[in-house]
Amino acid sequence: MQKLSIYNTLSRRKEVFEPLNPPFAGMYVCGPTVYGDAHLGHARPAITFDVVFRYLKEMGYKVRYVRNITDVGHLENDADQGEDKIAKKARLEELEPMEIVQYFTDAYHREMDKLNILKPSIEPRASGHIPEQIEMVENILDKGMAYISNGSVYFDVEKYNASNNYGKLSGRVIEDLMSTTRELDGQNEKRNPVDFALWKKADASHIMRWKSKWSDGFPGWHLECSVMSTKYLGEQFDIHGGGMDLLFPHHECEIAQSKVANGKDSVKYWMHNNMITINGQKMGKSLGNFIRLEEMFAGSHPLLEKAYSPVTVRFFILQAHYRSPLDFSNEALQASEKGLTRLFAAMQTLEKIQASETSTFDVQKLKTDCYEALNDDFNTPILIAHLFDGVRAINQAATGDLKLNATDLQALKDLYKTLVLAILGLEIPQSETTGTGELLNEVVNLLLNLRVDAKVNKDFATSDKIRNELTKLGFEIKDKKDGFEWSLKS
RNA sequence: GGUCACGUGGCCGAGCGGUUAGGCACCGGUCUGCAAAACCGGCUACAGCGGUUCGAAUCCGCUCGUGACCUCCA
Repeated sequence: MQKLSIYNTLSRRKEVFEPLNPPFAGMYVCGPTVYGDAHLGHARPAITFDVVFRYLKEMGYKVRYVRNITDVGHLENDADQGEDKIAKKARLEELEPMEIVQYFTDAYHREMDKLNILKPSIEPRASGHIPEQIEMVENILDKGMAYISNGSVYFDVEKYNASNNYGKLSGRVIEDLMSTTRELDGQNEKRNPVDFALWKKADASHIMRWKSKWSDGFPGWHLECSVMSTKYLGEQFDIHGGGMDLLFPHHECEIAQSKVANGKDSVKYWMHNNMITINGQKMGKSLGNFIRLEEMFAGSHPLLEKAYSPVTVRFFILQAHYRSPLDFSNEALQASEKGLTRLFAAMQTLEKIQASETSTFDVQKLKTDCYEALNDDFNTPILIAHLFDGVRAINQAATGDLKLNATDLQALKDLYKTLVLAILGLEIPQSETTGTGELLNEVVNLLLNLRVDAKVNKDFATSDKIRNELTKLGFEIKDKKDGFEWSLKS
């Protein structure tokens, strides 16, 4: 089987994945800033890297997956000066900042669980790593790559760039950055507008603050990721992921900080997922198209025609490649929902197929195709396309138009279990006939048996009536040669 | 304004120089008392204009459109 290749943003090409210390693999992904509800934008990176995590484990690597919770500050870019998102929310709601953080962290976890996203190995919080962050600031100051200004500490980008390449990840050129920066009035603490904060002095109104030798303040946003990735994955690790919106400045700054602090480049493969749009528009609070995951699953947003289950959302996201933009619309979601139902139905059919003496279908070819897709930079849409080729084969096998011997049948079952359940993380909803109660089963069976009798007597008026009424109630009735099948639709 | 992506059939979405993507929808057909499901078949596109090439959705240029970022610390 050929090797896994990953598109590395750093080199802008696909590279064969070779971990630094096999069989171990380290992965760090930028998690949410917990100052608001989990929304659609959170789902994409979570699902993208969940599949990476699952596949690496499936390949046999011992993976440590670190995804942080940003619970320290970060100024609003468009709101009141000097106020950060969490502090502002806390003041408005008259709560402790950590109450806000706890509330939204719990909410985030709840939605991630619904999406069947595996928990990371470690989920560190920025607020729990203040001493380490202060240490890294000192380290960078000692190396002469930062300076103190009015109680804040800034990274000296120009100096760093003299011996390093600042902008190598995002493709920016420092001269351009300096020349395109707008003229800003206000605090001119920085030597150069391209410099970024490592430690920021808190003003009087700032309620999230920690003591340091420079000032009472808080760490610069970019710092937490450098610190926590180093702490839990080492000075060098394999994969760093996040959304494309984080490419610049966040990840660029991380590279610079870590390089200075650790004396070497810390990340081998940089992965970035693309963004989500809603009906072709970017998602934004002011545009009225900001959909929270809770609303998505309940169908309670005005733009939604119906509720979409978490597994549908997950499948929908996986039907596009993670590096392509993805547009959410009712039409597209419903198409995915139907396709997914068909996929799951085939998997249930697969369990009932009887083995033949011979095979007329190449299961190994299907398997190879599937893994080739996965190995080609996690190309889940291609993988899913192959899975649908298999669906056709399964259905043909069920009707006897295609044959599978015992070995191939088992191989096919294993393949779908591994790919669909373990790697793509798609869970078959348990609504079916099970879990609805024994009594209900018996009542429905009774009605359908009466219907069979009516059909035998050619009393089609009665048989149609039973079926139509049940359909109205949300049941799906399928006649079989030797009886019937029914299910309760969600 | 700058940098970087992207623009594919009714809708979504793969593709990265030559071969059917796939899903959904739609139209025929098989099966069925009629349905549903399933299967078979059909519809077969690549924003526009140039260029490179024996050959381009795929490479290059321009135009138009969309998106991300451009540090008053997401």
